[in-house]
Amino acid sequence: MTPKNETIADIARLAGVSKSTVSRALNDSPLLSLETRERIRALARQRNFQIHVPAQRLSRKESSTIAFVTHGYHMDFSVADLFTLEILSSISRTLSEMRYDLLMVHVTPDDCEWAAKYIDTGRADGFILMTSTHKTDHIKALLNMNAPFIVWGVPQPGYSYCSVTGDNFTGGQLGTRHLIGQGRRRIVFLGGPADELEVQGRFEGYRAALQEAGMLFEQRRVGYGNFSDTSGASIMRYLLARNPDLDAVFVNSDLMAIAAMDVLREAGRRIPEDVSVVGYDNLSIAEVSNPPLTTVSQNLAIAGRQLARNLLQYLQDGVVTNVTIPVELIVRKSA
Amino acid sequence: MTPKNETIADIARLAGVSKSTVSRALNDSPLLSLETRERIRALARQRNFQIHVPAQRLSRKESSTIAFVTHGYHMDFSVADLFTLEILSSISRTLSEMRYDLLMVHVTPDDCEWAAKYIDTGRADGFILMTSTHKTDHIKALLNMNAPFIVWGVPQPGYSYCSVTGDNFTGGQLGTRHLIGQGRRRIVFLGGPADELEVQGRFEGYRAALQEAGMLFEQRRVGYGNFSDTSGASIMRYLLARNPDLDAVFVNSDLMAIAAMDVLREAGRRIPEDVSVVGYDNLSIAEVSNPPLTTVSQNLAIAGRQLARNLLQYLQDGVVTNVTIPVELIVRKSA
DNA sequence: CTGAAAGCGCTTACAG
DNA sequence: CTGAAAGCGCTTACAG
Repeated sequence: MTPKNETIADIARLAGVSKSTVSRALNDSPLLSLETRERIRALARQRNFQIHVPAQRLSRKESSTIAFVTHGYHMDFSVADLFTLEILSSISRTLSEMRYDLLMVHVTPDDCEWAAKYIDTGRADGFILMTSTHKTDHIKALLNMNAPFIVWGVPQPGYSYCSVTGDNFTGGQLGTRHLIGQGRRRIVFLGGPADELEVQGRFEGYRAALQEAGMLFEQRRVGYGNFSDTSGASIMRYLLARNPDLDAVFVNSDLMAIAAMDVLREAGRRIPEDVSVVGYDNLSIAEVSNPPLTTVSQNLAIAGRQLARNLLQYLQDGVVTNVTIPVELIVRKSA
Repeated sequence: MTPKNETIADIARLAGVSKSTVSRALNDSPLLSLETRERIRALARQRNFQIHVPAQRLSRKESSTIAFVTHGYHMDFSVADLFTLEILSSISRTLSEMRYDLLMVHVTPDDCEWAAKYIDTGRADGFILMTSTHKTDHIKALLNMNAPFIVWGVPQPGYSYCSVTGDNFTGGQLGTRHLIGQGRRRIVFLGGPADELEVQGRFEGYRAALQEAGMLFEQRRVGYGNFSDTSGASIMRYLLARNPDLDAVFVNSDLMAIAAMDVLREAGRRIPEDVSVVGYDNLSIAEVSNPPLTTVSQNLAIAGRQLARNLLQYLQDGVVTNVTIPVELIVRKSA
């Protein structure tokens, strides 16, 4: 029914040259005379020739595809994955510009074999790791089997691998400074998991900002959640109970911040009149929340591009990059 | 550095059989004696053998990968794509169970060549179309080039292709009936784009519910947006101005519903005391909105599974399926 | 039940 | 600058 696809051999016959020459023409080989190259390319274009990629991959021994790996199937995607979704957008764009395909892969925490199923089978050349749970285990497994990858997040000290991360210290500092600048003095820190390096960085920034303003740090002003909206709500309640006098809260994610604002409102606090809140990430929901959220932007467009580019670079010449993306405060209504 | 991957030939040598036999063993060929098959499989397992997929694909002339196509790069992913994200989750799971890979592809509205870049190159066997803008154009182009695909949404009358869609009529009816059951009488319809078949279906359901309750339908009670939160807000304002007496609103998406609730609140209406609102889709944000949103669930888990399964089925034996997924009302606080 | 051989559609030394 | 040939790692008629 559909006319069988043409191959490089067909084009060669039509052009009166060898397959090698066609291949070279299509691949911009410097060996060819400009004239033959153009002649062949024109012919290919005219016949709407599309090269057969699996054959190319077999021959070149590379898959020209990158796997984007996120958490497993036990949880479905939800708002909680908005961060992943937004960064995916820019990774995908960059990869496509560089003529790479993007595969979606979901790993379950207990699976340690997944990497081989992609690398050794030649289905992917490398991984972009977005998974948060058991991240360290996955990283060790990948290092162990010598699989190329890059991860979003602060690199584990003592290991060498590619990473890109936000500037968590500055982020914490920027958010807290802004709150202080608004005249707030009883600023609470609503963090992600206490054991994550990202969270620790933001906390240090928070502390530094207090200190440079000559303000006292108090342990009772800090609480840790797990980035989810439910934890945002419950930790906010906890913090509110321990700090009835609070006048601002610096939250480690937009999702938690939005949940926290609901809690505050239920407790009769007006935002930002009674308490200012600043979030983290500048996801698309931050714009449409009520009130619109002041937040620390991680610039996911740049982050995604770096993740893609640097992984490809590593694939090419083995240079391991660790980059940290600058953050920026986006001021809206909530603080 | 890493020991070179073993091939089928290596396994054959180790097992003292031919490559053909190894291939057959790995592919569960009925030709083989159970004993040799198990012997070879055990050996492969023990040596951690992974087959080289691009070679397999070249030989079999199928890519065993499906492309998930969404809108292009001019817009980044955002909350507005939550629907896509949530359905992707279940598609991805199903595909992976059936040993297919999932490729992400983004198309720009003006690009009509994209399909060939995946089918003719052998990078994908078929498409799952989630793109909303210019959907009809894309569908025609795909039909035209005879590319296998399935789409989420009501099929265009007059064309034959695979689709899965929600039961829009029943959805509209269910939501409206619920509102009527709560004693509401001045129910406004806040729709998606008026020219989409989905929206028309929901509207008919709305109208039918009014009629069966003996209520009068009034044209001034309906307004159309484009599913975005901004349009949700502005159309809500418009409807409020034309219907100051409204006591309920049936909204065509959760995103618009959440924006509409903000508008209503700003106008001094309490939800659900003064006005009840029901949304559509039952995305994860519906649970965490304030108040939690009563909404029509499209059951994306089933929808995604059907999209994947039915496309593969079509690939296999060419049967075109058009399925409509049942909807269900999820009652929370907003109505 | 098993193997030798051809073929899938490319790329790339090697030779000229 | 160009071509003939070998090879990438599988699958699958064909023959036995």
